[in-house]
Amino acid sequence: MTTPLTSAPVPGTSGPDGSAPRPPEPARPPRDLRSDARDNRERILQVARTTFAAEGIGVSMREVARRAGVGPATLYRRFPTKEALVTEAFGEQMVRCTTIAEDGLADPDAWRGLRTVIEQVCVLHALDRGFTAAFVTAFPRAVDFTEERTRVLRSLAELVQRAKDSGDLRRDFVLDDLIMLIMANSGIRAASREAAAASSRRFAALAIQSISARPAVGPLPPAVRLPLMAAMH
Amino acid sequence: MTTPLTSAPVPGTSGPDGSAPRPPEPARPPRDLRSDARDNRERILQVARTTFAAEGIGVSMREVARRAGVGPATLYRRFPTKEALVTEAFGEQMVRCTTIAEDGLADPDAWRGLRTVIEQVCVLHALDRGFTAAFVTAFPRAVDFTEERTRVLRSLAELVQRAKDSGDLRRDFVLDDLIMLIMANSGIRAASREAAAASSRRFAALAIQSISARPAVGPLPPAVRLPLMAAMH
DNA sequence: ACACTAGTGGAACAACCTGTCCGTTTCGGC
DNA sequence: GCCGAAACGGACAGGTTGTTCCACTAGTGT
Repeated sequence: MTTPLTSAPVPGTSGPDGSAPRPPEPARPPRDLRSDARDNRERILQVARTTFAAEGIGVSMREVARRAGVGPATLYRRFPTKEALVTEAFGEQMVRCTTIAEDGLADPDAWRGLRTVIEQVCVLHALDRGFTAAFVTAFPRAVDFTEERTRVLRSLAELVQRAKDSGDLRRDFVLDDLIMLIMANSGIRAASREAAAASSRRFAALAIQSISARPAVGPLPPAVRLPLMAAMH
Repeated sequence: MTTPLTSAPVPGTSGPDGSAPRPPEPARPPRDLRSDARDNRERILQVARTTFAAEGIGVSMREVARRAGVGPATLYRRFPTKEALVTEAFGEQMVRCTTIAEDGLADPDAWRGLRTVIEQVCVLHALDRGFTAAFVTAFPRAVDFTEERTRVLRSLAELVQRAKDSGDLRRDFVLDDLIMLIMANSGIRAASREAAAASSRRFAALAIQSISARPAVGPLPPAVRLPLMAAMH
C-alpha cells in the first residue's frame, strides 16, 4: 500500500508545464468585474455578513440571495459554494481576531494583554452569534484560514508564556485552556446581540478570574438575565 | 436587576378546573400496547437516547428508525413528532439533573454542594454532546419540562443563597451566572466523549474558581488537547 | 384454530436544501 | 446608437428532511 512506486508515473503530472490542477486558487478576490456585478458582489457579502452573524449559518443561500436582491444563480456565480460565501463573509472577523491577538501581544504588560484578548475575542464572537461554533460544526474540515490561524495561535502562545513568566497567570494554564474558554463563550446564547455581548463580558471577567495566579475578588461586569428556557433542560 | 429568576409565577396554577385543551397530555406513558409494540417502543427509545447523546439532535428520524430496526411509520406512531421523541428520550437526563440539584441542596455544606452540582451537570451535559444547546436551538419553544425545570431552579436558587450566606460564594453571583456557565460548558466540543467529559471537568473547576468568594489557586483536573481547528477560526 | 384488529414496514408526499442550466437583460467599448 | 459578451434571474435537478398512506403481517382473546 505504501509502495505504488514502480507503477507508471501518473499521467499528466510529469509534464514540464506543471500547471497544478487548481487547489491553491490564488486569485480569490474579484478580478475585473463589471460595475453592476461588483456592486452585487459587495451587496451579497454585506447581507451575508449581517445575516449570518445575526441568525447563524443555517440561513439558506436562497434567503441570502433574496435579501441581497439577486437571484440564486448570481450568488452562486460569485461564490461557488456556501462554504466559500461563509469563509469570505467572515474573513473580516478573522483578521479582526488576528489584530486582537497581536495587539495583546504588543502590550508590555502581558497579563493585561491577555485579559484584553480574552474579553475582546469573547465579545467579538458573541456579536457574531456563535459564528465560530456554527462554522466549525457546519464545515468541520473547511477552514483554509490555516495560515492566519497558526499566526494567531503563535501570538497567543507567546502571550501566555509571558503572562506566566510575569507570575500573573497560573502556571498550569495551557493554550488549550484558552481555546476551551473561547469555545465555551460561544455556547452562551442570549435574547439579543446586546445581551449576548454583555453576557460574554461577564463571562470573560469570570474566566480571567479563574486563570489568575493571584486571584482577588473584584467587581464584575453586570449580570444578564438569560432565557432560562435554555441551559437547564 | 436584583431579582433575576425567582419572579416568574409558576404558570397554570390558578384555575381550579384547569381543563386545558390538551397541553399537559397527562397519559404520555405507553398505555396498553401489544407486546411487540412495547418492545419496539423501548428499543426505539434506547436507540434514540444513545444516538442523540452521541451524535447530537441532527440525526434524522429515518436514521433512528433504521438503527432501531423499524420502519419510519412505526417510529411516528409511537412518537408523533421528532420533538416528542427527543423530549421523551432526554427525560431521563432531565430527572438526573433534578437529582443532582437536590443532592447538592441536601449537602449540609452548601458551597461543596454547589461545587458538586456544577461539576456533575457539566460532565452530564458533556457526555450528551451538548444536548442542551442542540435541543434548545432546535426547539426554542418546545420544552414542556417546565415543571421539572422550575423545581430544579428553585433548588439551585436556594443552594446559591446558602452558599452566599456561608461566605464561600461571591456575593455578586446570581443564578443567571450559573445558567450562563452551564450554557458555556455546552459550547465545548472535543474529539471524543471522554475528552469532552475531561474538558468539562477542567472547565467546571475553573468556573468554581472564578465564583469563589475566597479564591485560592489549587490544582486543576488535567487539561485536554482540543481540536484547535475549532474556536480560533 | 381462528378471526379480528393492533401493529408493521416500505413507498410516497411535501417542503426544503444546495447547486446548475438557459433564455433574457444589461453593461460598455466603439 | 449598436452589438458582443458579461451578468442576470427563474426554472430545474438531485438530495435530504419530517411526516403520512396503505396493503400486509402477526399477536391475542376466544
